[in-house]
Amino acid sequence: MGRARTNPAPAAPTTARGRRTHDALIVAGREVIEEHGWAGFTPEAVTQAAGVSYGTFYTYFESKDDLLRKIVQAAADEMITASLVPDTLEDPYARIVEANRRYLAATGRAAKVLRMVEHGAYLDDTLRALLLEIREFYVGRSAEGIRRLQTAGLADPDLDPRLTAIALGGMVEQVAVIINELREPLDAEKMVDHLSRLWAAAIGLRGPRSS
Amino acid sequence: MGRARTNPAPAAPTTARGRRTHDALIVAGREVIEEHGWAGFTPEAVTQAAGVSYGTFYTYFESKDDLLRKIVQAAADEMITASLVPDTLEDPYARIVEANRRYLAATGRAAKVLRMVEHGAYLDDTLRALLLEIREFYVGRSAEGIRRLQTAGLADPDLDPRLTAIALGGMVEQVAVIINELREPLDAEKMVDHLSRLWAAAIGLRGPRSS
Amino acid sequence: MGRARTNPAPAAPTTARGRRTHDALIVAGREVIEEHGWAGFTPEAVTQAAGVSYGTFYTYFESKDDLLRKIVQAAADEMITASLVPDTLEDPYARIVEANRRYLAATGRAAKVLRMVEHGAYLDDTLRALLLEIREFYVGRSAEGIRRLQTAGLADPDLDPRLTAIALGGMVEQVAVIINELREPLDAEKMVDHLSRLWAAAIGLRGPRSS
Amino acid sequence: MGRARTNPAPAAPTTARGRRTHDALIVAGREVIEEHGWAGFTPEAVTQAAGVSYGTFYTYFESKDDLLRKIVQAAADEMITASLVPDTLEDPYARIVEANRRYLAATGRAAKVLRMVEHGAYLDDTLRALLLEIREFYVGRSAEGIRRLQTAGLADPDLDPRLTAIALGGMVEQVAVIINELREPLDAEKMVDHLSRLWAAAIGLRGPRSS
DNA sequence: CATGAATGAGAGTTCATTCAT
DNA sequence: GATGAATGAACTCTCATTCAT
Repeated sequence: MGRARTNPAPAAPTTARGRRTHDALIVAGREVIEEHGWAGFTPEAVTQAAGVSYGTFYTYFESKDDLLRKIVQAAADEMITASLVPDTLEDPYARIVEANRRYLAATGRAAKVLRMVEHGAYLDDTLRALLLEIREFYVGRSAEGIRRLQTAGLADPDLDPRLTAIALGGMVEQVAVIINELREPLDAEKMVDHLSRLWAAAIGLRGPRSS
Repeated sequence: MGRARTNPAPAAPTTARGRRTHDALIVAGREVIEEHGWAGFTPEAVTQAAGVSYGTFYTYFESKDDLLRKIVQAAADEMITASLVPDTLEDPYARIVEANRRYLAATGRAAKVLRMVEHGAYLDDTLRALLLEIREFYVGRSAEGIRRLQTAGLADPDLDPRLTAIALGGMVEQVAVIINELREPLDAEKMVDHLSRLWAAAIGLRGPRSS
Repeated sequence: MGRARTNPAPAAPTTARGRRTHDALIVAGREVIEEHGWAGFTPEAVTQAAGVSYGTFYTYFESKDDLLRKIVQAAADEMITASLVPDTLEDPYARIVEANRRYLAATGRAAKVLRMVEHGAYLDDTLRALLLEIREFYVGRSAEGIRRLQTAGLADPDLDPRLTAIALGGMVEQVAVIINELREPLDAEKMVDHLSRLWAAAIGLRGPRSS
Repeated sequence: MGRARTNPAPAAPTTARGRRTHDALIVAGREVIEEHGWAGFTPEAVTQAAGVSYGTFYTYFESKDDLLRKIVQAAADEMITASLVPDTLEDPYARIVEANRRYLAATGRAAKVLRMVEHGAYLDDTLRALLLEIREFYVGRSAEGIRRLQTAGLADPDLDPRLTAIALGGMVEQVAVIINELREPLDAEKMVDHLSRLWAAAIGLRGPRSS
């Protein structure tokens, strides 16, 4: 981490073959980090998993950290794409349910990668910025949703939207990690239901849910 | 070679001087891991921080992992001790506030250590067991509290106490980490208030809180 | 930590350059152990002797023990190949002389390596098995020869062939070590003559020798 | 081995208690080297086995090598004492039998120690001198015996007494090692008988043996 | 004298990165 | 561009020896 760069910055691959190898390394890197954790994430392991030679690594990536950043970027893009709740869904509670379902179901794997990588962020500014950016995306979006509900008189107006978003987002993230990483045997859909009810109750959501 | 003997299991120090050095190493180890993260946690760094020579490390600890486990154990004991809410406090909401205040205030530093160590648990069974045990302490205690409130008719009886405890505990833990590790500038007491309100609302706490 | 992966079992070198380095390390290792003994046999010494960098050692060998085993294997192969007495030599006494000559002359250097390594065998099962296998080769072959002479009425039929082979083999081995290791200034060919006469007399060899 | 001495040469113990500790360390050292081999022979292991504190080691011995030399000296004295065949035994063959029996039975354990120590002698002049002295004792005595038999017309006069002594002594030593160290399950008395017959036949012993 | 903590040079091993082919 | 051998600094751990108590 944070060592002086001495490598020629590898250019983006120009040939189709190059593109394939480049992508294969990102995919393989992600698999390695998921299966063998941080300590198993070595250029050698990655290149072996990708079926290319050791030296090829540095054809495409400046350093191990460089690959790591790209893996995180890819995981983040995937998470964010997968977690967009369509605007057509209007009922607030249904939106909460859908957001939680997507977070847990579609992004669990990516979330696991992010958590494994978190401590690496301690030393790498770029990585830390990336992770903060991802968190900000979720927090900002949630806060915005809460603010809208407050304006519409559907949620407790005393809550600070941002603090609330951080707390409830943390709740969902933590549960996602426990499900995906520590393998406490929890039924996902049941958790979605629970999380949604807790979330809704926490912000004092009023309306359709009233059942 | 050198397989003839395993590491001579270091006995507990018998002299006062030994005890001092032993404790100094645990303290130093904890500081190192807090300040420089997992990657900076080396026997060399720890002994330097403790002001003793390299070899002394192995006078007291079987291995780097051994010290790590002891640091985690100490952090866990500290957290658990600090977070016990006195029985004299009877009002349910006040208990929630107090529990959150203690978790955030008194245990933040320890929680940071635990989070830094989490990925190491990926490889070390003892460590993983320790972390699970700590989590179980909090989850079990929270679940019990929720169950009591349900029985007393003060909380939503439809909630699964354990799932709820995991989710809300995750919420508090995550916030504690964000405050202590990622240094989002959040006012602790304000967070305590918020978390408590969210927690109470989430479980549908009825009664005295109404103020 | 770092238990995630065991040493990546180094594959056999694929390029000519790799093969050269690999072989150079085995040769250098043998020289080091001959010249500086067990205590001087370090990866650093070996790589320096081979003119390569420290890390290269582990490109080709899993560990120091791994190289040691390969050195022993090579020495054993060499000894055994060099000590095969051609079947065309039929006279029993001449066969004894030839066997002794070959053992002393052709195998002394290898025998020295084996003796230096012997105490390492105390700890390494593979190594101990290898040494026993080598001893068994010599003992078995000698015992077989003695048995044949007994059947032909040329040797004392009361002797247990195996015990005799162990004892007389020990005699030759010990003399080989003294000549090669402890450098008692003994004339090799004179020793061959003596050993052969002692051996022949010991088993009561009758016939052509009587001259 | 062979490092510069920086220690105050420990004086011979003056008190009875000192003598006891000193001797206990030699005994313990010998046990350790027999049981755990060269690699297990550490001051720590020795002091533990002797039931004294670590530091006490250097009260009595200048260094590890110093103790080693004293162990070897003690083992050698023991061997030599135990292997003296009484002059009252006059029959040459009976003397051979008795010498072999004593060597195998009474000195096997000591011989094992010497063999384990042999490779240490590679670097330590004092030790090498000691071992050579021991060998010389046996070789010299055997050679003398052979010479006497030759003079008396009882043994093959063509044999060089010294070469013969080295060879036959090697035979017995090697068998002793195999019995004691490598644990080939051999019956000791049977080996004594065999070795004696081989020895007698090898030197062409004539006379009383004729049975 | 005895004790056991302290020392630090050195061993074996790993691995991110470079480089010759 | 791909290959895989080469590099060496850094890491964890050991142990003979010293020294304060």
